[in-house]
Amino acid sequence: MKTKYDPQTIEARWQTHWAEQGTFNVEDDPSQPKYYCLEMFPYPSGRIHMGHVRNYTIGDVLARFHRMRGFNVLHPMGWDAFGLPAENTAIEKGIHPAEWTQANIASMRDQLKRIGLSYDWTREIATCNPSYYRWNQWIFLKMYQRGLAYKKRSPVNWCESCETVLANEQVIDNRCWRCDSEVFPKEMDQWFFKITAYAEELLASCDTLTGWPQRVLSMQRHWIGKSDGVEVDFQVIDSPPELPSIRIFTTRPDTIFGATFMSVAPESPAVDLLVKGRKEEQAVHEFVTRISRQDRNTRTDASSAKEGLFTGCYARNPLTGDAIPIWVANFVLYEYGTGAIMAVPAHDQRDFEFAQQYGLPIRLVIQNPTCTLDQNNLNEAYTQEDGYLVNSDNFSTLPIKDGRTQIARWIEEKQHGTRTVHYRLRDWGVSRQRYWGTPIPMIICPTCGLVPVPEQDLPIILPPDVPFTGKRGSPLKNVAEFAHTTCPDCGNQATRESDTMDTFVDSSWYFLRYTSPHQTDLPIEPDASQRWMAVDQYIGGIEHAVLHLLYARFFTKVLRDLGLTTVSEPFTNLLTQGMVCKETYHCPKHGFILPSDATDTHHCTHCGNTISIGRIEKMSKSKNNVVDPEELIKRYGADTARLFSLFAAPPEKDLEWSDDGVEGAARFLNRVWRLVAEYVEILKTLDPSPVQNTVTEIPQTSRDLRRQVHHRIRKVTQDIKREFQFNTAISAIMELVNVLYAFGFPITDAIKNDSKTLGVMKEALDALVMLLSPFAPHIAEEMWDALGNDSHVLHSSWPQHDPALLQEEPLTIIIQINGKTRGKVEGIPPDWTEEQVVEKARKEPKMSSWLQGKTTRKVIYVEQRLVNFVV
RNA sequence: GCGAGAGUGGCGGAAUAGGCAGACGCGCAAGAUUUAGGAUCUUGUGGGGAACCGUGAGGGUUCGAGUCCCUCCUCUCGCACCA
Repeated sequence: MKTKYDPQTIEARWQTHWAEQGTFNVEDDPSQPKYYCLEMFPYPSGRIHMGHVRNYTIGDVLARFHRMRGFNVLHPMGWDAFGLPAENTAIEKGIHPAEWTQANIASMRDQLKRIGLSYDWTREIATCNPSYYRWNQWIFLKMYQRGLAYKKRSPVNWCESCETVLANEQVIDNRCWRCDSEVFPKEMDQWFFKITAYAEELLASCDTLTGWPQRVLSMQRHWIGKSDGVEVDFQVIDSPPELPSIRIFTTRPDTIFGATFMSVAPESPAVDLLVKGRKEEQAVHEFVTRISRQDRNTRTDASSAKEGLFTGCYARNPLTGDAIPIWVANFVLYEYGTGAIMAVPAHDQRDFEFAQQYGLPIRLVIQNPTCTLDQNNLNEAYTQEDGYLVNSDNFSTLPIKDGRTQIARWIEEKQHGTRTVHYRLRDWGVSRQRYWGTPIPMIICPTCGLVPVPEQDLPIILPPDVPFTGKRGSPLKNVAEFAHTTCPDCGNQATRESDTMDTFVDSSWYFLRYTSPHQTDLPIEPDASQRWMAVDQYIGGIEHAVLHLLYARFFTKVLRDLGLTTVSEPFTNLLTQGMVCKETYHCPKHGFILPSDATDTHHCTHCGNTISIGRIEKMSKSKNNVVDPEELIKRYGADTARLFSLFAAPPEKDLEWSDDGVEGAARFLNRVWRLVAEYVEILKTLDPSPVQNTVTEIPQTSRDLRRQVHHRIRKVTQDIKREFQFNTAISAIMELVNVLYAFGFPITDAIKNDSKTLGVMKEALDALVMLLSPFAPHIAEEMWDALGNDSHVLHSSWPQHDPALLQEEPLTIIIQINGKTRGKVEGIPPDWTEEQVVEKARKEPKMSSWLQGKTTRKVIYVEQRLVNFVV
């Protein structure tokens, strides 16, 4: 073993070795419990960033840890390889998306291998390969058969100048990100997945996801947005024949007696019918046009002003029988509920503001039991759930809850409406008018209509020769040999669907594909998914808290119903890791600048202006605060990069980058290396006595050392298992190294000549290397080898602490007076009784000044911890 | 506005179940080694002269509170007119 730690050589050696031996390839071994460890697969942008390093290192620690603990570990990696950047590159640089993507995958795969991640690369998948996306098509057809995929007209973001559809994130301030022209909503035929059919199950089974962070679950629940309520018809007075009544949705049937007007969404077709031929017609039309021109963000901003206009029509409140005016209001959403509401100004803040603004009546129907409200003198709507009904006919005096159920029942009995559940969740629009995605396997036949592609004709492969212009809509539409086909039903000329699928489809089931990545007659081999699913630990960014995770849950349930898996939820445990952040340097003239462009005195090297050291922000190119993993690894090695990113913060919290901290991690590995190197030679020549059989015969100091070692074994094991506290696990390893240095570095003659102590030291060093190995695997393998052990450290068994040894640990007992710490007694044998300990504490010299001349009223003894004298 | 989370040394962060606040690391200081620097090793490092005081602020429960309860402040994230 060399005296100098040389990470580059070591890491190259072990990475080659691992690759040659196929060390991480997993064979299904039913004799072991399975552990499926998965990190969110990356988009192959070409280069990895520190966020990837952090994400994948966290997963790698868990994978390696579980392997050593005797689990059969599945730890795969792949590529989320479809998507816009490849197509944009094709438009801008003329490189084919496939070529660009494959090149990026190749270089990123190399980078990942350079981190020493324990992936089974034989299971690698790339979603842009037909062998993968054909199964997107297969699943699509199954969903179509079951009515879970359907086509309907729906608005998209349309850029007139580029003649193309834009994703939401490509619309900046209502303008096209590439050509800066205005973006309009355009109605187009689009494919949807009926995720709403699973809304109730997706919501209900949130309760079963006990291994998920609460905030992710609450975001999911909110996104699904279930509300229980009632749909009620309000008869229109002197109605046009097409519109006898207006249906509203409310979650507060208990307040219907307080409905003093109605509000309809400007987009609602009811508006036209109401105002037709009235004197209000023109003004209302102008109002509607003006509102519909506003972009969605301004429109739905809660702080923007409420506006409305009277339609001239009245409806009858079914409970009071009163005629109430019908208004058009900008804040009523056409997409939600029925696009019309009853307005209860006394008990809804929005309606209250609206009523005040336009002088509409306010009628109190819920009374606050603790502080009587006066309907002529309200400052705001009373919306609390605590109260009883008033001014509500027979229902008056009922508590809110009872009023709600009784009025709802009454409405159903009198056939004024029905109890209904509404969800905020919309069906999932999967159509993309793009090239680089999965072609939707449908055919549009002039005589038969929409016809699914027969299963045996799959996959529908993307045509390779396509002009990429960024204009004239989907590129696939313009490829004649792709678009023109024959109808499978009638054999006549037909057109192929040119939409491709949203890339979220790809990532909604890839974790299932990993269980049988080479299966050719089904997307998933049911036995393999039975063996490996669900994912025991899923790790990724919080940015996917809603969409990806919701879609993946939805797909799992659909595939379950297709008989391809038996699990209902894909991810048992979810860890959302924090962002990697770094301080920013901001020059008033040059904006965010690189740290290297700032002088020591915080001046800009370009213009001399004083630089403000900005906030700690997520690493991004635009902030000029990124650290390139490749450079980091070149300089310090992968083990240091891994160790630092695990040590600097617990996984779920943001990690603040620190160059000094990286230096510290490197220093620590050097320190371990020197320690092991010091002992390797002597251990080779002297053949130390095995420690297990000599426990009682070893010297006290060695015995103490063993206890320290076993103490850390327990700590590290607990920290990894419980809550992924890698930072504290590493600090325990650091403590262990400090203990070993204090004990025997540099090595003394006394140690050298005592084979029993050397045996203890060997045990300690082996344990140290094993404990370190999930975090810094290359250096661990190298040292494991040098210490003369067989096989790999990865194939060794994770060390177990000896509980008997820890029980011998002498105790330190804290002495308190009236609850304040005033002293301590050390070295108390763990088997002492309460009397012995209290007596010893009382006699402690420092305590006499506290206890003298005072009566001890009470003594509180906490076993193994403290004695508290209450005087 | 609503929801979730967080406020601990100069810094990143520790503190099972209410029981030594500040583990570990960074930074800093001193010493050793060295021709010197770097590297390394050792020691010290919350504040205060001290008794003592210290976990965002104030109150409470308790023998004892960073931890539990109440009120408030600040920050971060998510949602944002969802009837």
